[in-house]
Parts: sequence; structure tokens; C-alpha cells
Amino acid sequence: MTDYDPNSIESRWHDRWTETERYQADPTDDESTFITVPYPYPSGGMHIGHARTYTVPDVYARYRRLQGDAVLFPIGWHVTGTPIIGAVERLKKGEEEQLDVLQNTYNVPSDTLSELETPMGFARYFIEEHYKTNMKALGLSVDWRREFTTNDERYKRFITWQYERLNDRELLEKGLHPVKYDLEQENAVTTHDILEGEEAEFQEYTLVKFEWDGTTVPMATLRPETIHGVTNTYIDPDAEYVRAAVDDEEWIVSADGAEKLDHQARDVEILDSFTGDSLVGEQVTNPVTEESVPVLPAGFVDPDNATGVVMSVPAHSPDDWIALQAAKADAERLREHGIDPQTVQAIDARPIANVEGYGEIPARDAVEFAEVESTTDPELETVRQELYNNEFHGGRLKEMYGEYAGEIISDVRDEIKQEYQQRGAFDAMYDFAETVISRAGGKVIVAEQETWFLRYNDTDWTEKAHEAVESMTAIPETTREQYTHTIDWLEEWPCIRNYGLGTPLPMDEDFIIEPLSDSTIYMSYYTIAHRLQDIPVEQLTPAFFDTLFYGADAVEEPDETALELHEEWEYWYPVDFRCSGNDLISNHLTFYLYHHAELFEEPQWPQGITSMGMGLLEGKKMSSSKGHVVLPSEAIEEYGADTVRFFLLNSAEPWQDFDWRADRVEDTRDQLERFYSRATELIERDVPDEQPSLEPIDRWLLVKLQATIEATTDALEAFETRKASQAAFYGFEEHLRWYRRRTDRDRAGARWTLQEVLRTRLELLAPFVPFLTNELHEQLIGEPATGWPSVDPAFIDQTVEIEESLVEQLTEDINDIVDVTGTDPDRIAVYTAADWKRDVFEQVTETGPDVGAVMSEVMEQPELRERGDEVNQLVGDLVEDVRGRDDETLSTMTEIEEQTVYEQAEEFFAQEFDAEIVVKNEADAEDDEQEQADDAVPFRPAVHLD
RNA sequence: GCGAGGGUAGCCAAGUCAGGAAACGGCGGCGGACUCAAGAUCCGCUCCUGUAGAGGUCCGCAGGUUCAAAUCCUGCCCCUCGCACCA
Repeated sequence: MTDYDPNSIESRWHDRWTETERYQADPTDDESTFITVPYPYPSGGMHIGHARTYTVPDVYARYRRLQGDAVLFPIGWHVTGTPIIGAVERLKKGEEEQLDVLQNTYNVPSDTLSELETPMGFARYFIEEHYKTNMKALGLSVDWRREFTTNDERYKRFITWQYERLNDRELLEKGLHPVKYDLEQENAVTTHDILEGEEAEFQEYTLVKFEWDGTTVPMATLRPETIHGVTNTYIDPDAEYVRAAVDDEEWIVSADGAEKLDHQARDVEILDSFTGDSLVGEQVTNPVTEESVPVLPAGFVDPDNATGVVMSVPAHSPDDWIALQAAKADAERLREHGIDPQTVQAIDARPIANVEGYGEIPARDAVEFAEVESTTDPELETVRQELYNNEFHGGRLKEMYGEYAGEIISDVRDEIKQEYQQRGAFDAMYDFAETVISRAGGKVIVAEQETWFLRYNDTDWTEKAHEAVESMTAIPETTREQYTHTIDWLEEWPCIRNYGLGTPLPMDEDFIIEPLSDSTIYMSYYTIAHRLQDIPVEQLTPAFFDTLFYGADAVEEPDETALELHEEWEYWYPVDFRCSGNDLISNHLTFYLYHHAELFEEPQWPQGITSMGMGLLEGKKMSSSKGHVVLPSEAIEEYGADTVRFFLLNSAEPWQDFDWRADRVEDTRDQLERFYSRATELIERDVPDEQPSLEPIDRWLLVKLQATIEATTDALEAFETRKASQAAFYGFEEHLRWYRRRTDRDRAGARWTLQEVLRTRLELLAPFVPFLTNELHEQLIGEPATGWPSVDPAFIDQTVEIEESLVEQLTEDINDIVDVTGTDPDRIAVYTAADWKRDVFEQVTETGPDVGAVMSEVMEQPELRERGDEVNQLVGDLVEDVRGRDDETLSTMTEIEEQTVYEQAEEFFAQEFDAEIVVKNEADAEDDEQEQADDAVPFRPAVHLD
């Protein structure tokens, strides 16, 4: 027996697989299975979470291969967009955090760092040194001939074709869209480029166009429905404001606000500049109520938020309420600003909605209840949120709202907004609710830019996408609804970026097609990627791809090579399963469905998607920037690839989150090690070539083996890697434990059975732990596992199964009694039920689990009627027992000779309990045994210990 | 807020769709066998009570349906994830 040494086994099989080109897939006469996984984005290294993402499809690929399919499992590399460029820039700048991740988390040697200073150099390093190395070490059965990057010229030709065709179909559209924009760099930025305010969302502020002296003063608000409650407005007296021509009007806004408007597709020209003080004390006119209200000074107004002027609704805004009280209390300050304190004293809060749980003036109640007294009190945020929520979802508008009176605010806000917008009283602008700073240090604002969109809200396209969702297999099934929901929710998707790696948009080559938009149908590219290498780039015209994907009739003079490739594409397509992450359902996976539904015919649509959960490390989220990751290379070196795979596949189903815990992984390794040593021990033993005569216990084990084959196969078909590996590995270990207890393993029959079992299990486990199983299979049979086992009907035998379960049950019962009584018996008497009881049992199986019905049948027999109460009790027990067993089991049970079963196991019981065993029928019990023997029930013998 | 998933014994976790045995496994813990000893392996026990295989109380909380509920229905509480131009 040799020790389990995963590293030597694994390297031996790697070499074999590479030399024999084992996983290179080409069209054959066999059925095809095509399985894909999102191509990795090598902006950093690979961690153990990625390892699972790629191992799950590998298990399926290996499984289908054993089932006899030609299986294609390819990998490519996604480099599109800005993340890699950003990473390179941070490296070149010598940013500490970036260097730390590269050197300490991903172990990049110092003298190699310079190679990473170009985007493709960076990508190439992680592709070769991390992803590919790890994937090979994990034993992924990938056809490496087909790899490519999305920055390759040939791939770009393919994407160009895709976008030409989408444009032909009018699914692309040009338009304005809000983007995050760095004012200093004068460029759009991504979340990745943001240093502060990463979470910030675009807010669309309503601008209420108050009027002052022929000029518009746009008050920015998120609550336009409060327009009737405005009592005054606020401006920052010390901040810089401007008078500007905005489109064809004249507006007064903060200087910051004017700059933002300028970037939001408005024509802005500054005419004059002054501090907010100039407007303080003036009267402005509400465009809806036509009422005049004063402009008051307030320090809490942020000139860098929207227009820098706000309206005050003290009845509903806690901030406004507090500010108004403060203004009333500080007559001195008002006078300084040239305001008559009397006018402020005269201002009364004006409620515009009734809010459940609050009095007439909700803001006052909220503020007083929380005892907040100043606009700088941090508690105010909570009060504001709570009141806002209650008002939005529970506030009913008062009578001044006319047709909207009595309505809940959340139901009508948008309508009110639109109505006044149409009338010209309202306008709108975008801004963030917080400060956003880019990594470059510039202030980030919301700008509106010309952009190209994919029209995911197009009615026909949406319809097709829905059809694609309906026709595919969704694993787990609960995700189907998420796709449906996403399709209904998706609007237009901006599909270009200003810069980055990738393919220029053919209609406007200044822009690059963004990453989520150049990765929707690339699975089709895998089918021919290796063969495109031999074709000059210039030859890869849109017409070439038309021929490749649509066949000879698609163009007038089809290219010969393209026609050949068309066959290859047809052989592999559609994708049978795409294995991906939960988090991609709301974008990538749905886009994948959209584009397939549009560009390809229904038979080529995705057949199935498996969504996977996330990975945790010791119970916490993994994070490469915090160094809280485990690298596959480290794990493989420590435990071996089979252990890593088995843990990832066995600790949770693919769609559940898994938790990488070192002690758990260690246990997994121990289990595999034990399996290995048991197997080698078994392999070394001589086994008869022909099947020798088998004992019932051998047959029992083979029955369990058939059930295991079935369970494992069914589970794998459903991508239940945990259930499958549990059945084939742990589940079967249980049976073996019992088998070893029950029988002498030196018998020829036992040796034969155990090897038969081993061979089958090696095949069942081959997809999970390919190195270990192929090694052992070869030692056992002389060749690696090449087929998937099927259930052998010759070994299905319910009688054997039930008989053995009786022995197990009796063992348990005796154990229980020994345990409860704390005795160590010298003699164990087992009494099987008397014949009349057996008759009653048969009657119950015949009549069914209905006490009344059985009793009336039974009472017709005089010899049973005599036993009255006793029979009644027995029927009750038996009805309970029979309920829940199916008819087949019951009919098998009626054939079983219970006493013989126990007699045959006498030796086993004697050994188990180190006692003399006596098995007899209740009817044959001596007088002094009668009392115990009476308790016997069919299939539940009475037991007496001495 | 919207959408999705989830709450099962000390921990992890099956069972829930197709209602029917305190509820598969594993870990940890306790006891025992083997051993000079340790490890490995094997066997019990591990909600409460119990010197006869039993009884009691259980599956987030509260109700309901049913002969029967972890499973079906209703309400509530708590947790996780996604919500867009970002891979």
C-alpha cells in the first residue's frame, strides 16, 4: 500500500492529458455538449471563489464525456473596458494599495512588475501566471486551442459584425444620458475610477421655477408635491451665485449649479456674478400658487447641491421647521440682512397632507418628539428619513391639490411632477446627493452625454427575450423569475465608453463597445476560434460572419472557409449550459439571452443557465484588496487539487454560497486519503475473474450500489454536485460501514463485490476527483475511467433490501434496550410474531390503513374474534406501520420469512453483542417467556435480554 | 422602497415542490473497543425524562386548514443579495 500523494498523482495525469490531447474537442458522430462559463477578467489574480465557478462546469463536462458525448469546454479572456487600464495606471503611479495587492496578495515578483505596465502586459501576466496555471492545476478539462482575448483583431472583427447587424435591425439608438463626469479631466468616469462617493446614485432634482423680477430662480427639490406648502425660500448668503442665460431663459443659480447645468446639455452663458446675499429679503413668486414668498438666508443651503437655492416647507420638512424657528428667534440676524423680522414672524407652517400618526404639522411633531433643536444635530438625519418615509407612503394630499386631493403621495408624485413640467412651472436637473471625487482628484458631477444605446426595452426584442427565458432550463428554477423581471425592468443600455480596450463601435469609431455589451454571443466564437487563427484578418468581413453563422444562403458569394466553419458552429451550438454567478442575472446573463434571441434562430438559443452562489472565506466575504483571499495555487499545493475540487463541489450546491474553512478542507482531504488507502488495499487483493456465488449481504451492497448510481446520475443531470457527490461518496461509505460489520470480507464473493463496488464508485466520482479516480481505476482495471455506470437490473432486489433492513432495525432495537437498561446481556431471545398476527398484517396490507375497515374484516374470522382487544391493539399498530409504505414494498414484505432472516443473522448478532442468540416464534415460547414474547409484532420481533 | 433568496438541534446542513416515525449527513462533545501509549480505525450516546426497544417537547414568531404540518394557507419579525451603464 502506498501513501496518498496528490501532487505526484496529479502531475502524472496532467502530463498524460496534455500529451494525449485528451480534452481537445472536435466534431464527431457523437452527441455534442457545449458548456461555457463567463470568461475571466484578468484585472487581478484568481482566488478560490473563481475556482468553484470553473470547477462546477468542469464536473458537468467530465460527466457528459463519460456518458459518451463530445464535450466542448472552452475558456477565453475578457479584457474590454477600463479596469485593466485603471489597474495599470495605479501601478505606474506607484499607488501603495495597488502595489500591496499585486505583491502581497498575488505574489507578483518585484522584477516582473515592469512587465505589467501595459494593459495587455498586465492582462497577459495574470492570464498566464494565475488563471491558466490554476485552471490547469485544478484539472479543468478545457480545450486550450480556442483561447483568445477580447482585444484580439479577429475577435474585434466578430464584434464589429455583431454591432453592424444590431444596427441593421434598428436595435441601436443614439441619445443623451446622464454619466459620471470628472470636471478636471473632462472625461466620463466609472465607479472604478471613483475615490470618494463610490455608492453615490444619480438624483433627479425637480426645479421649481420661482420667478423674481423677470428672472427664474429654480428651487431644487426631491419633493415637488410639496409645492403648495412653500412659505419661503432659502439661499446661502455667502456663496457665489450667478445670473445666466440658460437656453432661452434667464436663471439665477449657484456658480456650481451653473457649471453642472452647462454639462447637462443646456446652453449656459454667465451674465453676472454675486453672493447669495443680494437676493436675501427679496420676494419670489411661486409658479403654481402665484404667491410671493421671501428669500431668507440659511447656512445649511449647499451651493454645490443642484441649483443652490431651495424652497422651504416647514410643515413637512424637519430641517425647514427648525430653520424657520431659528430665523424667528434671531431678529438681529434678519435685520442685518435687511429683513423686517415681522414678515418672518408672520410665516406660518402650511400643511399640505395628512399623515397617519402625526398631528396637523408633522415636521413639528417629529422634531419635538425626537428633541432635535438644530439643523446640525446628527439625529436629524433619522428624523428626516422616518418622516419622509411615512409621508411618502402614508401621506394623503389635502384639498388644495384638486384632482389629487386625498391621494397617497407615492401614487401621484410623478403625475404632479409631469403635469407641472409640461406647463413649464417645473424643470429638472441631475446631481449626486453627496460629494463625489475621482481617483484623479477631480470633482465628479452628473453630465449628460451623447451615447449609443441598446434598446432592451424594444417591444419585439423584449418579447423574444421572454421566449428565450421560457424555453431554457433555469437552475435553480427560482432564477427564472429573476430573468423575467429583469427583462421587464431593463430600459435602454448605454453600450459604449469613451475609452478602454475593446472594439470600436462601427457606427462611431471614437467610442469603444463596453464590456457587458461585447460579451453577449461570444460563446459562438469559441466554436471556430482556433480555426480563425489561420485566416487573414482582412478576410473576416461582416459577410464572412454572415456565412459562418447563417449559412450559404446568407450572402451572394459565400466564402468557402466560412461555409466549413458554419458546419462546425452548427455541430456545437446551442450552448447546453452556461454556468455563471447569481449576480450576473440582472445584466450579463439577460443580455446573453437578448442577443441570442435576436441574432440566432430558436434552435440555437441557450438551453440552460446554472447560477452560482458566492464564496466566503472563514465565514467572511473574500476581498482581494484586503488580502482576505485564498489563492487556488496555495490551496492545491497544500491539499491537492482533488481535495480542493471535492470541497468546492461537496460543501454546498452550486447556487448556494459556500464557505472555505481550512479545517473543513482538511477533513475533506482526510476523507479522500482514507478512500485512497482503502482502495489500494482492495486493488492489491486477488479477485476471481468470474462472479463467484454471492451471499445476501453482497447482493444487498450491490442493491445499494444501483440506487447510488441512479441518485448520482439524477443529481448530476440537475447540476446538484453536492447531492451527487454525497451519494457517491459519503452516502455509500455508510453502506460500506454496515457491510464491513456484517460479513467476512475474505470470502471470494466479498472480494468480488467490493471490487465491483470500487470500480463503479471510481467512475461515479471521476467528474469530481479526476486525478485520484483515474489513477485508482487504472491500477484496478488497467485503464482510466472511460464510461459512466448504468443501473444493472440484475442487481435490483427489494427482498434483499428489506430483509437487511430488518436486521438493522433489530440491531438498533437491541442496542436501545442495552443502552437504556445499562445491561450487558449473555443471552438474547428474539421472538417473531405468531402466525395469526401475520394474518392480520396481511389483512391490513390488503384493506389499507383504515382501522375500522380492517377490524370489520378481521372480526369475521372466529379465531381472531376470540382475541378481541389484542387484535384491536395490533391493528392500530400495524395501520401506523403500513401507512407510508408503498404497495410494492408491502407486497414484498408479505413474501418475507421473518424468522429465517433473523436466524441467518444469528452469528452476526452473537458477535455484535457478545451473547448467545435464540430466535423462535412467539407460539413456541416457553411459559416463562410468554409475557415478553407476546409483544412481538410482524417485522418487529419481541426481544428479551438476560 | 422594488425584486429575489433564506431563518431546522452547540455549529454546518438535508428534508419543504408531491403533508404521514425527534427530523439524512458531517463537525464538535461524551463514553467504549483496539493499542504499551498516541494517532488512525471501529461501536454507542449527544433536546428533556426514562434500568426494556418508550413517553414528552421541537424546525424564526403568532394564528389557521387537516385524522395528521418543518412541509399547505394568513399575518408578523429578522438576515443575505441585486437595483444599471460596473466587471
